Amino acid sequence: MKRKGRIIYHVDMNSFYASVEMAYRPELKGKPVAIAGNPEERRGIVVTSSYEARAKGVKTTMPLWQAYDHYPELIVLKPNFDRYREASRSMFSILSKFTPIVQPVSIDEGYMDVTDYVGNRNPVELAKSIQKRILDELDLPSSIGIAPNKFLAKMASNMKKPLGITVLRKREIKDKLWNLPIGEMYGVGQKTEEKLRKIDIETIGNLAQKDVLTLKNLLGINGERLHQRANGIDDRPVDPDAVNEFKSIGNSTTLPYDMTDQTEINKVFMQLSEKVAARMDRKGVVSENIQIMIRYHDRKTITRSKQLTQFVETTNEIVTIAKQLFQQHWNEEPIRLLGVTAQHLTPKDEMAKQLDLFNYEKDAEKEELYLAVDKIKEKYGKDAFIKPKDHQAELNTSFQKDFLNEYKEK
DNA sequence: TCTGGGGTCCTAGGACCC
DNA sequence: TCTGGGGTCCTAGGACCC
Repeated sequence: MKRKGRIIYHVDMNSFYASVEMAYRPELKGKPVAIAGNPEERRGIVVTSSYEARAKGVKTTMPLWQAYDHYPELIVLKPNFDRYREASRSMFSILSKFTPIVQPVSIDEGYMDVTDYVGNRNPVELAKSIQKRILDELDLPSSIGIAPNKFLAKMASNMKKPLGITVLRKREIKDKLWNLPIGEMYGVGQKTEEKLRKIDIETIGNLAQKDVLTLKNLLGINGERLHQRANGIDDRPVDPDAVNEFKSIGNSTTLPYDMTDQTEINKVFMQLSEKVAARMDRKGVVSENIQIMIRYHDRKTITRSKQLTQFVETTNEIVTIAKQLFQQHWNEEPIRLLGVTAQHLTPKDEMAKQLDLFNYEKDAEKEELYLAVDKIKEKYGKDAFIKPKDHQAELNTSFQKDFLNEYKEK
């Protein structure tokens, strides 16, 4: 019996923020709309824009003034993140009505593994009904890629926008994937593209057919991975729990003007730390490592972090470490951006367990040591320890260590 | 006055231990 | 008397994605 492959969907919302605004204010439909951070400040950039705006040359990450240059009548809106999060929740809730195996990867896209849920339905028809439901209920357009794995599904969803549904089968890779320019491959950014073009890899097909060793030498483990992906190989499962496994929580801000004043800088650190602490509290996690980021006037950016011996969670704990790191590493040049990030996070309920385990291990170890110490004394007399300061120091000579090892083996 | 803010993963060197 | 190799942790930086 032939084992059937997986059926993975990648659902990608089309110009999400702009679409949410249009759903909210239908009079914006069909207009060139851009969402930009801080439209009233100089440093705003275009976060998303409607297809009408894109047609006028407006692009994501473009500085706002440049977007206006391209199209002076551009309608620019401030982002309403709460609104987008709410729309995102509704969208994922629709997806989860079709299968529990849904993995959100960002606010506006996610994977679904529908292998065991399509039943006798046609996967394309199922995708259509998902897309239609998101459109009918939320007034939001999406594109769906259908493929045997995540990578191909991701590439497929990108092929037809807006409101596209694209199937990318293994046997279609040569015709549909390999002709794409290498820069369009997911996982290939500017730097990797440059490196690959230098060895005459211009398309995904070129990459797929290159020998792995060359790629490994050029790009490390990533070269191997990209080669696999280009050949349509990707075993990563769709993991619904991945979204809850936070690795870091950070806040950063580009300052309204470059700063050198300590009092002002401290105020910023306080605000950032408050935000981080509040988000940690909401997620119920504590941190063991605080990192700060400083971007100078010339955009040179440094990060400095400190591994802690205790868990931290409050604004005060965080801001203290952040300021300390800042004092140690600031070169007194004007600062453009500051950031605070909590890393090495542990859920609070697990922390309790960890501490228990830690203490238990310590106690057990201590007990073992005391027993060993008694044995040593027994064997070599009570002067065996020259300086019996504490039970750890007592074992600092090799014969004592050997003795303990011997003892442990019994 | 060109270029935000949220992340993840990988690399590489040094310290330290066995 | 001079020196291996593996593993883990910590730190900093870089590439990439949305």
